[in-house]
Amino acid sequence: MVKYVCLSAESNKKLAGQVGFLKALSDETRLRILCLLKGGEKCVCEIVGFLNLPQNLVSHHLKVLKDAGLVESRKSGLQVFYKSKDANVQKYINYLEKLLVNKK
Amino acid sequence: MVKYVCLSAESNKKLAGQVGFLKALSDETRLRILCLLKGGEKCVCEIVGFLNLPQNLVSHHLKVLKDAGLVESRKSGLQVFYKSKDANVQKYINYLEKLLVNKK
DNA sequence: ATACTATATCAATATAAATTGATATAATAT
DNA sequence: ATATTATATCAATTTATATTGATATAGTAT
Repeated sequence: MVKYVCLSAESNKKLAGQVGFLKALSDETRLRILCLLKGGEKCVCEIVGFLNLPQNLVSHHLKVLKDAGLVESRKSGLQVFYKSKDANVQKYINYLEKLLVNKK
Repeated sequence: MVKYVCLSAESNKKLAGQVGFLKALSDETRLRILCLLKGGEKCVCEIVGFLNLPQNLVSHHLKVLKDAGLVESRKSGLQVFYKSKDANVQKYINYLEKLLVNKK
């Protein structure tokens, strides 16, 4: 009787959970940050330097990325270093593929 | 001298262009619609029925999806049928993978 | 202790996107 | 021609998100 699997109660819940992840991705500044982090771990001040945006704004975007599980951070002295969690991104892309591409 | 390829002028432009696509995806209602369309072409009234949302709101979300190239529509009498453009989604996911996952 | 630096947080504002309600359009039926 | 149905559009409102400016925190150096 369940006609559309992806609309079951559990699936809807999962769906909702994934939206945060997508929202974190769908911002130009944050995509740029993720690009930068492809080059490896960077401290906030480096990221600020590349983006030419105020430091507090960059911190905000980093927080969004972190909350979404896209990056992780490590403190070293005064500096905080961020790097991307590629595994999570990969996991999400797999999810997206299942959701949007594969028939049935 | 270009240290971070993805931050070149052209790449930034591309990046900006892709954000619209991601924004279209990053909404629960629209993900649900895309789920539904996995079952094949549906008219607006069917989609409204499944989502339990006002018709004008559903039309709005369909427009967002259409503008982003994620779905296409066809009119037949009074009804308008929407279906997903899987090829576009696949293309975009490939892009995302290049952007976010593969190490340079 | 005082000063300095890197980062984060907070409150205020600005901007963008979702939602609602009302109405328009266009196809069909009477 | 009038009425009905399906969809789209428009203006107003609400809600979410990005941005700014000011300030707090925490590590380091003097």
